[in-house]
Amino acid sequence: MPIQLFDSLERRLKPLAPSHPDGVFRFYNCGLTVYAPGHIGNFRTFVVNDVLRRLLELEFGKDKVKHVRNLTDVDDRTIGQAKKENRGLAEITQHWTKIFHQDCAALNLLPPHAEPTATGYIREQVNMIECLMEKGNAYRAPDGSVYFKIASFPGYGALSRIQERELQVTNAIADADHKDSVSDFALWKVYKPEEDGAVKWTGPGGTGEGRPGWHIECSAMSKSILGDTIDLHTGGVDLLFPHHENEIAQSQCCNGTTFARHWYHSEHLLVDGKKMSKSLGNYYTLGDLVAKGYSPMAVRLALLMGHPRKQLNFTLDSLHAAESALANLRAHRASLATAGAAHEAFAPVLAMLQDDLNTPGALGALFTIINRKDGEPDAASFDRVMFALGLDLQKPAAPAAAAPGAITALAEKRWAAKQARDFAAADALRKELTAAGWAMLDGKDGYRLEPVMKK
RNA sequence: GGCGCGGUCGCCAAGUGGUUAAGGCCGAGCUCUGCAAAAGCUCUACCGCCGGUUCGACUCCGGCCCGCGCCUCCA
Repeated sequence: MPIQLFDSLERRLKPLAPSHPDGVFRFYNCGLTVYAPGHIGNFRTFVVNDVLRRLLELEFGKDKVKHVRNLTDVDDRTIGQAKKENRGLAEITQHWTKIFHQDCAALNLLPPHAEPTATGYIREQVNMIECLMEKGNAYRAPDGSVYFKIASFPGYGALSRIQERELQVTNAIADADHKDSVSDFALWKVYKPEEDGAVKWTGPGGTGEGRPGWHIECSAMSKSILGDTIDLHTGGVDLLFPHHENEIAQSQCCNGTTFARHWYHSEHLLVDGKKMSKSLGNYYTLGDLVAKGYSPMAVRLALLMGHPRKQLNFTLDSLHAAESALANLRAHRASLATAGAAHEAFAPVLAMLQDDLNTPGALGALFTIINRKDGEPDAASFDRVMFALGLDLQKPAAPAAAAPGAITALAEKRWAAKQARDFAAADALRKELTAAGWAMLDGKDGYRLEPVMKK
């Protein structure tokens, strides 16, 4: 069964298939701007794309998928952050790239086959801008910046179905005086010493120094690494407009052919019913959650508990639920013989994923099959499903927090009382521990202490 | 104002024009266990409101209420 995925442009489910003769599926996923740690909303998108990547590998073969995910390392925010910290741009972006890679590894994201950066493709971006200027799709404004002329591309707005006149005019006025139309967007931004510091490159012919606008990087990197036409382009819904709309305009005007055959956008993550914001106190990075005692694998599972094309309300409760569910999966895996019969016991789970990436449906099917205790255990099929979901059951659960000395002492005392069969004393001590927020779990030859997880 | 999405069990969340509306978490009862935990068994919804279409709608259509997102550099 082919993978069916919703196409944001045509607004319907379409099967996914490679279009190039080499049979390699070309997949571009808009990545992170590296000026701060990624938040879990960013990671929702990347986890969803990772499941997609894994499904594509299962469908077409490991070497028949080319996955590109870029890093935006020059824009207003990265430059702003560097300036704020009085450090070099590269220093800032390399630091956050390193953190991003650590987070990705913790979440078990397969590394993309290429991870281009905007600064690594300046030449390609400049070439593309020159191409657009030559073709009459871009113009140099009086201030030296270069803008894309939206009026020159009749197809503009097809993806977002937004008309120029529908745009709320309030905040589009910023540098309108330089543009032919308020809706035109920057391809090349002229150098401004007071803002840009040392950040500048030689611009397209006939213009001065400066830096690329945001949108052109994806068009240029996609073209350079994957070719003029790619099979799938993805990102969060917020990129649909203007970013992806602008990419289509740039790429199709320059290349004269279809840019992406399929567009896919994952919805936003909400936290406690609202978009994350630091002022609401509902803004989480992976590090924040790990510090609270949750495991990255549980975060991954929690991010998969909602349909990717629906807003997902993330709460600490849901994360707690994921942690428990993960423990059940580990227990189930341990109960399976290593070499299971190959009868595809878990095939319905993959079928759910292949049907528009229905991750919650897949998880439902997974647990339904686990709960139904008839049928032969099938470790191979189970493992294939875990691979598709990217759930690494080998990764440790959240590390138990170390108990304070006073707690340890109480526990020792209780263990001794228990060994002496003084159950009254033992029970009293258990109560004390519970009151202090610690659960004492007795084993055959010893005990474990666990903090009682508070909601 | 424009565009789009959603309101299903305490929480999270699938799903279908018509047998018992998945699943996870939490909770409750029972079994087991000195106690607790783990494990096992069992239990918990008529699908925002009002109309319409239909033999039949939670599922289709219309209206309303509520929530959320995007509208030039936010995944």
